[in-house]
Amino acid sequence: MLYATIFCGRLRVVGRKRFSGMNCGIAQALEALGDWWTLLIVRDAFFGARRFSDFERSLGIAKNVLSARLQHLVDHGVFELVDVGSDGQHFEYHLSRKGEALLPVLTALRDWSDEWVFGRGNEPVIVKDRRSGRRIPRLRVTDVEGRELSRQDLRTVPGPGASPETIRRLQPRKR
Amino acid sequence: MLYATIFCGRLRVVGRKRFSGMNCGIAQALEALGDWWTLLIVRDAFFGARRFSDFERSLGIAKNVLSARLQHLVDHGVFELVDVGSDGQHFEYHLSRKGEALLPVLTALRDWSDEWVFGRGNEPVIVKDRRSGRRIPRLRVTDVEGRELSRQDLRTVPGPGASPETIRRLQPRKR
DNA sequence: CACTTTAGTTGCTTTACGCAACCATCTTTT
DNA sequence: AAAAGATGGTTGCGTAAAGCAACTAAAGTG
Repeated sequence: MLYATIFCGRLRVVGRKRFSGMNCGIAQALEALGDWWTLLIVRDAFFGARRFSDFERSLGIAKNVLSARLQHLVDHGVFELVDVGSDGQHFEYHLSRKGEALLPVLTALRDWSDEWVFGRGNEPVIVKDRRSGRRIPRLRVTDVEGRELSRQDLRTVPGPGASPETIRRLQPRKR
Repeated sequence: MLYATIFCGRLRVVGRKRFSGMNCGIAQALEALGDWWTLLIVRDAFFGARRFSDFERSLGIAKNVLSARLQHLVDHGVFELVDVGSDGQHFEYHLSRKGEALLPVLTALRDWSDEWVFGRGNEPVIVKDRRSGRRIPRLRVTDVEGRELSRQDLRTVPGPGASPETIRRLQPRKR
């Protein structure tokens, strides 16, 4: 979604830049999810919201913004618009498999603020395994043996889909 | 950061709502990180960026916006402003422990778009364990025994810091 | 002492967001 | 059958945020 106008004979991108062209997974995720209310809408879908009015009530979001966000998420395949016309409702917004795959993203965000914003013992919500009733462990970045890793333990290298730009940027630096 | 004005005798909130008051970990994480460029700035910090110009060059972000975002992140304790005056530089923006704790968030976002945007085999960047040189496994939401869980396996309940609002919202529903 | 680099600030324009009003369709009530 | 309500939006308007370019202040460089 790049907004462009012709200006003095050259193509000029005006207004808000989008991340569409960036050769980076985080930027691409933000292209789909980075807008204002988007992740909260997805969160509510995980909690069971499906209809326009579910999201509206729960979030207190303006209708036009909600409409645009839902459309954006449908366009990006996070939601599927499901026709449930029989009982009077026309459509519901259901999480797709792509949308359900966002569970680790939401969990990581909640883990982070549980620890660093609210602090242990002040969590507003707790997520449990329905089967055992026990709290799920926080997400951990680990090596293949399951040892937790931190930033210093990692090395980022170009992958098969790397652009020349990305390869250049990932050259080892002096620092 | 709620902007308010007195309007016709009542308090009216104008402009963009913020998530400050929401009793939800995801909303609180977005309050700190949800602004436009914020997570990309953090990403670059993980890649080694420290100085104003590092971020500027890497992102192509407007200076005033970068300035505001860095200030916001310092205010929220994600970055620490470090005086490194000896070699001519005045300040650098270093990730705090709170900032380094965002590693799972960035990893979850990258995992997601590696799988659902680029697709396996087209990843632009790959993150490896520096010690073994092997790729780190993707993040998984699991039970205490390590079995992977999906949305249906989870139950969300009010925690010790739940507001009445939150408790009401997490009542079991009919669906 | 001029020139460059760094790290911003200021001013202006464009876009996004919040709010309220309106609307079309369907269902429920009278 | 007509009126009223619920649902799921769209349209129009005002304000705040984001983008761009120009400027600046301080420090380092030749």
